[in-house]
Amino acid sequence: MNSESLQFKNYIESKGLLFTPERQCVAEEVFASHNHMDAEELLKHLKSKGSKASRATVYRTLDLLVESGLVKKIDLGEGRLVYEHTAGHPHHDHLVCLKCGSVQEFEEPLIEQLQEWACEKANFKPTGHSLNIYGYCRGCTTGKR
Amino acid sequence: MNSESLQFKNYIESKGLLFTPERQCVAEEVFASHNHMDAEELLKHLKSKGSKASRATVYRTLDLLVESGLVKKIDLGEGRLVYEHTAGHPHHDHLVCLKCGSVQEFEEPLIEQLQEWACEKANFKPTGHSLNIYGYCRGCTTGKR
DNA sequence: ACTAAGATTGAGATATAATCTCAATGGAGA
DNA sequence: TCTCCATTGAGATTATATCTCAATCTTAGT
Ligand SMILES: [Mn+2]
Ligand SMILES: [Mn+2]
Ligand SMILES: [Zn+2]
Ligand SMILES: [Zn+2]
Repeated sequence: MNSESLQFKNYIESKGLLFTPERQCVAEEVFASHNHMDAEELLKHLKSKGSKASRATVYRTLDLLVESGLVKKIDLGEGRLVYEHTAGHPHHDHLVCLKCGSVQEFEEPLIEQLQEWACEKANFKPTGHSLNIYGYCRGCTTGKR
Repeated sequence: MNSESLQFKNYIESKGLLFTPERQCVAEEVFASHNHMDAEELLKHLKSKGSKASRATVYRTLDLLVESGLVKKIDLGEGRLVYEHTAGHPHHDHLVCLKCGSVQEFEEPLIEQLQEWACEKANFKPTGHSLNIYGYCRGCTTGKR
C-alpha cells in the first residue's frame, strides 16, 4: 500500500469509519494515475480490472477522498468533472483544448494574489476558485485550424 | 420591441432564419431581466406568463442568442449554467456564495492580462475563460458563520 | 392564389451524470 | 455469540439537456 493510501486509511479510521477493500481499491486506482480522471471512467476501469466496487461506492469514496484533502475535484466546464490527487501537486489552473479535449496545467501566482484582492474589495471570503481557459492547444494550432 | 431584440431579429434574419413569435418571446424575456437566469427558470417564467414556447424552443433560442453574441452562457460550477445579456455589460468574472447562492460580479483587468501571458507561455490560443471564486458573501459572513 | 420546399415547433422519448433507497451483508465490541 | 450499525450494490430516481419526428408555418415560384 502506497503512502497516499495509507494517509487515506488514517483519515478514514480517524473518523471512526472502516477502511474497506472497496474503499482501498478506489483510492489506489485514483492515486495510481497521474491524469485527471472522471468518476464514470474510474468505475469502468475498476470493473475491467475485476473489482466489484459499485457506482455508488465509487462516488461515495471519491467524496471521502475529497473530504480528506488527498484528492481534488476539478470542474473543467462543459460537464467535465474530474479528480486529481494533490500530493506533489501545488495549486494550478487549467487550459482546456476545445478541439482535442486535452488539459494542460499552469501556475500564475500573481493571478491568485489578484483574486484575493478582488475578494477583499467585495467583502467576500473566498474558500476556493475555478479558473479554466478554453482555446486551442499547441498541437491543435500548429497542424491546422 | 427593444434595441436588443431588434439586434437579435437582424441576426436571425441575416442568417436566413425566421424571427418567430416564440423566438421573440424568449429573447425579450432574457433581455428584460438583469439577473443571471438558467434555462429551466426561464421556461417556467415564460409558461407562467402564458407563453406556449416549449422547452426545446427555449433551449434552441438560447443557443441562437449566444451565437449572436447578445447573450453569454456562464458556467458557475456545481451544475449551475446561467445566461446573461452582454449589452452594457463588459467582461467580468463571478463570486459565488456557497451559503446563499448569490452571485456577485467583479472585474480585474490585470487578471485578464496575466491569463494572456500564461497562454503565450504554453503556446495555447485562448478563445475564452471561466473564473469563479467560491466562498461566503458579505451578508453571509457578517451575520454569522 | 396555389404549390412545393424547407424551416419551425411541441410533445414526448432519450441520454447522461449523479444521487438516493433499501434490503442484505459483515465487522466490532459487549 | 449477539447486537448494533456501518457499508454495500442493484436498481430506482432525479435533474438537466438534447433528440426525434409528425404537424404546422413561411416563403418563393408559378
Ligand atoms: Mn490539474
Ligand atoms: Mn455576470
Ligand atoms: Zn488540442
Ligand atoms: Zn451569501
